[in-house]
Amino acid sequence: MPELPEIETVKRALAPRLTGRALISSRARRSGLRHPFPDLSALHGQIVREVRRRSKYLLLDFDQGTLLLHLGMSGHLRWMEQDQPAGKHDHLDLIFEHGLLRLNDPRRFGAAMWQSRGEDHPALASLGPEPLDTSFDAKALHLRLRGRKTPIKVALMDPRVVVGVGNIYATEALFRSRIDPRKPAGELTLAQARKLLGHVKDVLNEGIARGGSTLRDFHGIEGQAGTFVDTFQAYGRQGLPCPRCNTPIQTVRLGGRASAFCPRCQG
DNA sequence: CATCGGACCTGTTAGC
DNA sequence: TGCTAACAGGTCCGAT
Repeated sequence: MPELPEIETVKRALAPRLTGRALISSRARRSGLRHPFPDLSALHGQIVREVRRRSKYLLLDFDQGTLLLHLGMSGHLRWMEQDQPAGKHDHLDLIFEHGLLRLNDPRRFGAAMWQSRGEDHPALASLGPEPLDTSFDAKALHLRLRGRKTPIKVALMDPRVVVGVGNIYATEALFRSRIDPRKPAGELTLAQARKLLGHVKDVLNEGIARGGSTLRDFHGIEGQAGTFVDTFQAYGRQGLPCPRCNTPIQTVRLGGRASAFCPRCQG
């Protein structure tokens, strides 16, 4: 799933529901996913103070610390007011006084981790800037790309450069910017970095406004599909005509990921 | 340090 | 129809 807009969608839906509410209990149906689940029993009866997002992590703040949730490649969270029988790949339930949050993740690349108050969890420690922070500007991006020979698409998806941008949003931002995804990152001019960052912010904001992108697994917490998929111009469109020039969209593998682009207008 | 390949998982689809 | 291989939204680790 789940890139920044999908996690932000979940965060915005959950914040008003969970803030100030007490976690009553929890249920784990396996010992963990990518990492072992933390023991949450000390949190039972504790109040969610804030719901935040950092990179692709959803953060639930308690007085004692923060619960980090990651949806990996195929995860989603579902809010239900009444308990329902668990289905396949329903791994973890957080039970509140007024409902239940259930984590489902077929491929099990997701995670639930604990960070005690005052600690800096290793998963968050080395993350780069948030792309939607106003302080992250073209100069900052250009500086972070300097000297790198790796393809710009790979650099854009590197969370040490900037967080939250996965395959879908990187592909779409590069298409809109008319930049070849194979171009060495360090060769972008400041003007190109400015254009690219503008489009990164645009696709992320549009993604959030549309409730994310639902390819298969991702859904909002009430089960809704995200409709940013309806705006895809390059992602998943191999062989179909470029919306700008009608040249067939091509795919190359960069950093092990399929990368769709227009060979004519992304020079 | 930067870069690359592979690993972690299951499910779906394309191709034979 | 049935089998197999390739591929999928994301990290993370070890080798070079």
